[in-house]
Amino acid sequence: VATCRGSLHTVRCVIEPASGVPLHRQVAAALRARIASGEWPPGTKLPSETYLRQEYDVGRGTIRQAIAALRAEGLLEVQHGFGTRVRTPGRRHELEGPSGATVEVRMPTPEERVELRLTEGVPVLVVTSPDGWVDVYPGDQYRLRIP
Amino acid sequence: VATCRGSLHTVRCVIEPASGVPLHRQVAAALRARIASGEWPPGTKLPSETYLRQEYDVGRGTIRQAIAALRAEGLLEVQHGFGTRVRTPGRRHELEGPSGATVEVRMPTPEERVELRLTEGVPVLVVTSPDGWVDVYPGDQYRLRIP
DNA sequence: TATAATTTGTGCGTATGTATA
DNA sequence: TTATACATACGCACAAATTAT
Repeated sequence: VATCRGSLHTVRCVIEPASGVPLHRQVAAALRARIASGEWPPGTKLPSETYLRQEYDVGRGTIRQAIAALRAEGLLEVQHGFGTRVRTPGRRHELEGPSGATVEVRMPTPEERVELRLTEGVPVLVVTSPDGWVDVYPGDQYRLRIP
Repeated sequence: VATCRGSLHTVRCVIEPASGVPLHRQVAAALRARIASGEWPPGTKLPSETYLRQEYDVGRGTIRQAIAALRAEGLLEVQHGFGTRVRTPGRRHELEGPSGATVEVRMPTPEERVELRLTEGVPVLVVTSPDGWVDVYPGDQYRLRIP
């Protein structure tokens, strides 16, 4: 049983190996809670994998699995050689929906991820105009307004 | 160098350890190509991890990393003791955008994933009406029509 | 500029558990 | 029940990017 104290918030981080719940899910839930509670506000750099590994007393792979889950949710951002940060919600530009257009959502292809500089866990907005023109927008930077 | 032949298509699946490109990315690209080429149409069950491990001559973890990437893209669907299938694009219901509403996109929370029965790699449509009411839709089953 | 320390990425191995057929 | 297939969890070693010295 570990108690994780922030400057303002205290979150109980209990990892119970015998509970039947996979360890990496318990760790993911714990990290998610520490983010949601405000202990780690957007932009905060998380402790290193090595530190977290010791804090929760699990293998490094388990920590990485937990972090991978939160990356896929768009909660965390990882930079090689630097560390892991809580993702800051970007400003959403208003997007005026072209009349008669259809809007779909999906995850980007690897090419789109490079082109639009998308981090993990960020979907795309696909706007198809009546004339057949297709526009793809980063899902974390745009908000669509219905006229 | 391995040549992968389907009934109609032939895709060259070259995994080059010394190329500098991570193995799991090369495998992911190879699998993606076999899906895109039509060798594995939607609904097709992929060979087992053990089989793929031998075909590409890599560790099982490498195969799992590659498959995880394609799951995050919404291309593959995995069922625990059964196998891995190419995801079938669901029928998209037309959704009439409420006038004055705003639409945002993001990945679902774990709770939403359970509630909406979402598989990995499926984002959600968040529709906020002018009166403040918020609706969340599975991103793979809906298409928004702009009036 | 160069070196070292830190941190994440890659890749493999093993063992065991759980779901499905 | 048995066999197959994916899931979990640990360990190790080395590579690559970043930061600090």
